[in-house]
Amino acid sequence: MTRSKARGYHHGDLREALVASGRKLVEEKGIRGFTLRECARRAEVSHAAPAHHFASMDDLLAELVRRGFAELTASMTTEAERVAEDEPAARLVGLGVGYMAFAAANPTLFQLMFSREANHIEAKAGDEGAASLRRLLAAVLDDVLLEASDDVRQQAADFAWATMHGFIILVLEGEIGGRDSSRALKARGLAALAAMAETVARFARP
Amino acid sequence: MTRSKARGYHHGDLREALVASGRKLVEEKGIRGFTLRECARRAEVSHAAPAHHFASMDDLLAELVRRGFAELTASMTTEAERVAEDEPAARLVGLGVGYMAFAAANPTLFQLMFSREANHIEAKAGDEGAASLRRLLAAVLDDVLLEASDDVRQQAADFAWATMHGFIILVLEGEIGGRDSSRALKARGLAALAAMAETVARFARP
DNA sequence: TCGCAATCTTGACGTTGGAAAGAGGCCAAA
DNA sequence: TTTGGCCTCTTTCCAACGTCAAGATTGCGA
Repeated sequence: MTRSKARGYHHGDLREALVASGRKLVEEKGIRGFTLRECARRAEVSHAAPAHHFASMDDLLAELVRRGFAELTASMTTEAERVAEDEPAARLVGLGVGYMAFAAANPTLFQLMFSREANHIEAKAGDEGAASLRRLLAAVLDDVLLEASDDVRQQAADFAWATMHGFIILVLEGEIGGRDSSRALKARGLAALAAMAETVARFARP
Repeated sequence: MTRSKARGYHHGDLREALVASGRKLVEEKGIRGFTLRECARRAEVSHAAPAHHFASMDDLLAELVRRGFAELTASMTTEAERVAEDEPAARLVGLGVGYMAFAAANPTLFQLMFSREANHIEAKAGDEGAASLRRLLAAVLDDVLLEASDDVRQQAADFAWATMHGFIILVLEGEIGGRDSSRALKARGLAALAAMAETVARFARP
């Protein structure tokens, strides 16, 4: 789709171009620095062109969030599937690795996905994505917990999600491992995930 | 300080008034909806008046973050001190309760304190606050871990902070306990904190 | 081939953060 | 007490923003 300089009046695939430039822009300028006009500029299009593809700026951000959740769950699935089926605890750790890998690769988008703004703005945008993430987590947890009560299942899910989310957020924020090497940071992350998985496993046999 | 309508050309304590209205505004409108001019409006002052007290909008936000961290650690300390000295694990849970209580009472400010924007914008603003929070956590953890290696101490601190942070963030985001009652939510939070404290205690004896 | 609807541009409006310049008031030095 | 200086606040202006309305251009189906 390498549009050369010679494009006509019509862009061809402006919607995708806006999503692409928007995604870069979010990471470059941050959530508050994000600008619809700059997005249009990078797609080499007038400032009002986006209106025909996204009703508002929040609409574009909502699309970014939607795709972010899809990629996040994909990343989790990929990592979990590198582990044998009969090692459920390790699969749980894999889920966490995929979670953190996506967040580390897309720090600002990740924050946007879980930001208070997003929740209000996109209404149902992130909800579907979050729901499928929840299902994925529940499925893997099922193999760890076997026959546990619903209460325990819920507690385990809360705990697992909270640990992996909290850890990577604090890392992205510089609160954890401020000047650690990338290697050392990964080790710290794995340690946290291992402790989490062990605790979850303990939920199964009280 | 109840300024009546009859104030002269000078405000008297504009700085504090801006901090106060700014804080309300953040919670009302969210981070992206925050506006310096609206802040000034609420302090009944012209839109350029804030410039003499805060170099920029980010400067005002930085001050909000600074005070937020002070209050956060205060809330944690208060809750921890309700627990007897000789129950270190319970004190750790108390820390988490204080943490979550502040976050629940100031959801948007809390997000701002840990937002990617904040980190870049305020540079050192949140750093001091975060450092004292880290010290507080380390002190309480010391009583749980007794003579553990520095590595274990670090892992325990990572884990404890990650769990309480992740849980409350996911709650504020509606990802955990979307339609639970406040009571039920607190129970889920306490369960997560208890699991965290137990895990940390296990760090002490491997 | 023609006409229409979708796409894109241009221009405008109200709002924002910030800079510049002037008005007003407080306080310390004389 | 007067006066000068400095801090505070206001007014005015600017570029940039999101959004809306109108017009230009184009591709596509009838």
